[in-house]
Amino acid sequence: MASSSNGASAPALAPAIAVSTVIFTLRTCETGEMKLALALVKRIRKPFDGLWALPGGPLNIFEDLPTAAARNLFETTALQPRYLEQLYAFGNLDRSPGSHIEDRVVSIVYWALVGSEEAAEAIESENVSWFWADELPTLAFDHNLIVEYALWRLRNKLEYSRLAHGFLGERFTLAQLREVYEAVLGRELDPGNFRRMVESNGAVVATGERLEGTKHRPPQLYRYDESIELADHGPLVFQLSNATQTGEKK
Amino acid sequence: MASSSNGASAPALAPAIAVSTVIFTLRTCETGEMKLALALVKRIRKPFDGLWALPGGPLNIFEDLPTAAARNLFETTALQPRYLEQLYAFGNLDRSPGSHIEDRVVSIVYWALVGSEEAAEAIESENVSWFWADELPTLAFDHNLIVEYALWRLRNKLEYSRLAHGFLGERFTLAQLREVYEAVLGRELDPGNFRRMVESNGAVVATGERLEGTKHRPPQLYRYDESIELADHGPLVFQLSNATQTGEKK
DNA sequence: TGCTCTTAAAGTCATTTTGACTGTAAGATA
DNA sequence: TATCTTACAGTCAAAATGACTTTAAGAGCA
Repeated sequence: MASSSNGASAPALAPAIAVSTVIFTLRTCETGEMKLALALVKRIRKPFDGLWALPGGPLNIFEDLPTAAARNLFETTALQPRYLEQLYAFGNLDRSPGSHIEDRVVSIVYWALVGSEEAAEAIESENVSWFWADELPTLAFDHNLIVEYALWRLRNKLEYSRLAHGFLGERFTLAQLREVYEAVLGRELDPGNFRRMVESNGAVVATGERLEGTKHRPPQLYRYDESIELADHGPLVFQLSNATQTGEKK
Repeated sequence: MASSSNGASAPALAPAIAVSTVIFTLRTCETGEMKLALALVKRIRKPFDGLWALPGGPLNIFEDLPTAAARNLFETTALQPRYLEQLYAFGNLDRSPGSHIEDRVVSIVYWALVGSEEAAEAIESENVSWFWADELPTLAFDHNLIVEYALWRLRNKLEYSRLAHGFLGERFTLAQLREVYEAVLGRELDPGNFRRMVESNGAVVATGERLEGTKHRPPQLYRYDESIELADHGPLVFQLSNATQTGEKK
């Protein structure tokens, strides 16, 4: 960027840019509990043909990075992300073994959360499928490493932000919220302490309504305080929220 | 990445990739206290000509991302980074106002720490200079935002990692370590509590030696426990440590 | 109506962590 | 020897945390 390359006569050999997305959701597994899942696509081309991979594609010259991520999220799952954040740029020379250097691709990877309800109706085909985050097959390229890193970021961020909102609907009970935390963190949490934690940080407010029709004491319905950001991005908030809006067509 | 572009006949219009680096160090200011500083270069070309900017340049096709970052760090300051980490990929369409879309550049930005002692002898010229992190001029492109984000990440990470090591020599006193923390965080810390914090997390060990020649009680010299990583990158540790080594020519 | 089952929601308690502060030790300097 | 400065150790109360108990409020059923 310090030197933009116009005026440079020769079309110099340059790495290409691709954007990929790790798409997370929560799904109910056989045993009835929520588990973290992610969307993968089956490759139908030369490098790693037949293996599963993260959805992605080349970055269009007129397309913002988060827009590209939201677009390929939509193209693979027909969903809009509830949350979208840049993960990392992967550019190692050896990430596509056997390829020529001229075909080098730097992948800018995003990670996204989609709501459980929406995800249940997301398209699924022979070439697009959900996988449990803890039971992944061997993926194409360095995608196993990428997913591992995305999981690490998700788990870390959950602890000090409102990320769980990305999985839930507008209104939810504390038990549902806790279930999200338990699914992502992979361990059980004490209901009492969880309530205290959630109430003290103030990001969640009681609506006064209760969830009726349960076969036990009806729980309070809560909602997130909209005035509080979904996650702390420091000075990048505008850029990111802008991006998410671009992805959402509502 | 899902589709590598060889075989695609037309040399499609694609964004270029640049790598830039936010280079931090600590310097002693007029009042004698340590302050955070960063290295900037003056632009001598069309967009934003004359303004200060982050050092950076186009990504070479045969060059790893961190290698490119370490290289342009070396080219501007003649220094090796003590610490080098990817910050973010900036790719907004409007980050170089007035430029044509064909000249679009996506910048993958790294941030680096260099030791105070080395930085003192770093090259400085009419076009390369150190600036106090809290007194920056208006920078080219979106570089003010980038620096702000880098500062935010540095301050956040300091609290739960060994980052201060990046500024210090092999051996140091707890007062020096605390001074680094105070400079980065921009506030004073209680010496007693700081000692307790540092000793309890175990990343720092006493050497038994003492710093002689002070005009008061000689303080213990400490060193970092080498078996503990400089910072927690989750699953990316190998990639990153690999990268830093590539940058260091020792 | 009264009993039981289940989960919501509030409360208890001991341990750990944190911030503010005090006291003592060990050198240099006058 | 007195004093100054900083290293380093210790105290204490408030806050946070983890494990646990108690009570409330519904549904279902005899």
